[in-house]
Amino acid sequence: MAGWGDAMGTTAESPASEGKAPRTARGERTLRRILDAARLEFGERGFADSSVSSITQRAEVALGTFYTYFDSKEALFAALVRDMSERVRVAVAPALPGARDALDVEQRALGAYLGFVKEHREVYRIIDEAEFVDPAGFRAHYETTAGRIVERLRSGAAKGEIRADLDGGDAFEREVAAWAIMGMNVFLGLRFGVWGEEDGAAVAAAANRLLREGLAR
Amino acid sequence: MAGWGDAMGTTAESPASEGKAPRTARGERTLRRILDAARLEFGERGFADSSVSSITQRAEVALGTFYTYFDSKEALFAALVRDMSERVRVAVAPALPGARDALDVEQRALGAYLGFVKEHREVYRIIDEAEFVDPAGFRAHYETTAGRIVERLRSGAAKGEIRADLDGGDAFEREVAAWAIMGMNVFLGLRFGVWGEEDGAAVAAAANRLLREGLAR
DNA sequence: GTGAAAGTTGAACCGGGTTTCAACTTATAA
DNA sequence: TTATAAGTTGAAACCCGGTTCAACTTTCAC
Repeated sequence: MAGWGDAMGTTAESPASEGKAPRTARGERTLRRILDAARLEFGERGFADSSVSSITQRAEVALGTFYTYFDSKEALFAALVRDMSERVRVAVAPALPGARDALDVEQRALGAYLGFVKEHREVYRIIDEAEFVDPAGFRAHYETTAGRIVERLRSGAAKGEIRADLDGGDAFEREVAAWAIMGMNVFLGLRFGVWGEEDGAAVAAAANRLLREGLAR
Repeated sequence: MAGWGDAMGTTAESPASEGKAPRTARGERTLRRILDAARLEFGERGFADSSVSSITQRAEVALGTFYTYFDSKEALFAALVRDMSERVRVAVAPALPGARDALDVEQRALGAYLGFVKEHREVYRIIDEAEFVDPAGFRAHYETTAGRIVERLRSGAAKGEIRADLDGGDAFEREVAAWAIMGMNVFLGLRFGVWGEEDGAAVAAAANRLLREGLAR
């Protein structure tokens, strides 16, 4: 369920539009029903084919209620993107502790991500569509995700577990590697999580061989 | 300009909707103006915020003319996706011959792709948005692109230039590697081509080190 | 040169979805 | 208990852009 009120990480503010946060337990419930309905609706039909009216029907609230919590359909989508971004983080993070080394961290991250995508294709779709509906949210999601990978690379290199040139002051090399890894993960998620039904662990293992040793013979 | 009447590769049919191909030189010109205007319009404003009317204004033809060549706004977008997919191929292909080895092929491919993206952000955008506007076209684009990479890996492995396990009957390993490479390229294109202004060659070189030797120290 | 086919035009039709709002109900605090 | 704030309702106003079409112009084969 991943409540937005949990500790640290990102903002703990309500997903509602500015100045429209619920002030009551009832309001809180209603807001959540709208968000849940919207996640399913946007995931199934995409932004354009989803209507505020169908979302409120699904949430079993009146059309007008929607505007108590959101300024517009776009604002709802943007709120959802923030929420989904956080869900991905929460789904992947717990899989990392206990890894043998920095490369194993990456394998676990990909494995967990693939499992999550398979279970929640809507989330994948919503984040992808954010590129057009909520560009700022889209960019924020990928920049913070890349930031986390950069941090993992730095710490792995510091421990001598991966190439030393990723440790020093060469931020560029790290940035490229992080975005490469992220792109790899996202596309494998599309191909083997959203479209295919292949075993996520096998995909993660194959990808990790690539990441570990490269392609050279 | 990459005409669609050129030899081999994909279908040589006109981008117009079924049964609406121009039969005259004049018609051909008009169709092309609409396609060019649409490419810019969709690239700048995205599908939802582009209107048929603004596209025809930009193309300097009447609104109704549009429907001589396309069944709908969606059909135009789909035609454009096929066209853009082909443009990417045509932009990258000529950079590959002359490479030292299979890894160098990949570096050149990425370098050329980054250069192209920087010059034509609209194309990147249109293909990305196809995930929602023309899912079949989107999928076709990435599956054929992945297919090309798979083929390069196979031939490189056969020549002994890259890991032998990518040569044999293990299609799965190849498929994963191809999608990983493609995802890497696309995301580097987004980060360093669409958003950033970094030198494409430097990015391609850094990414190629990753691909060649991996991350292990 | 001429007539049929191809292409062009833009006003008007049309439907659907977002957003507003004033009346109404429920919760809360004094 | 009661007054005030919070929340809910759904009909209707509002907006906008996709699509149609009948009249008109240009092209081209003969």
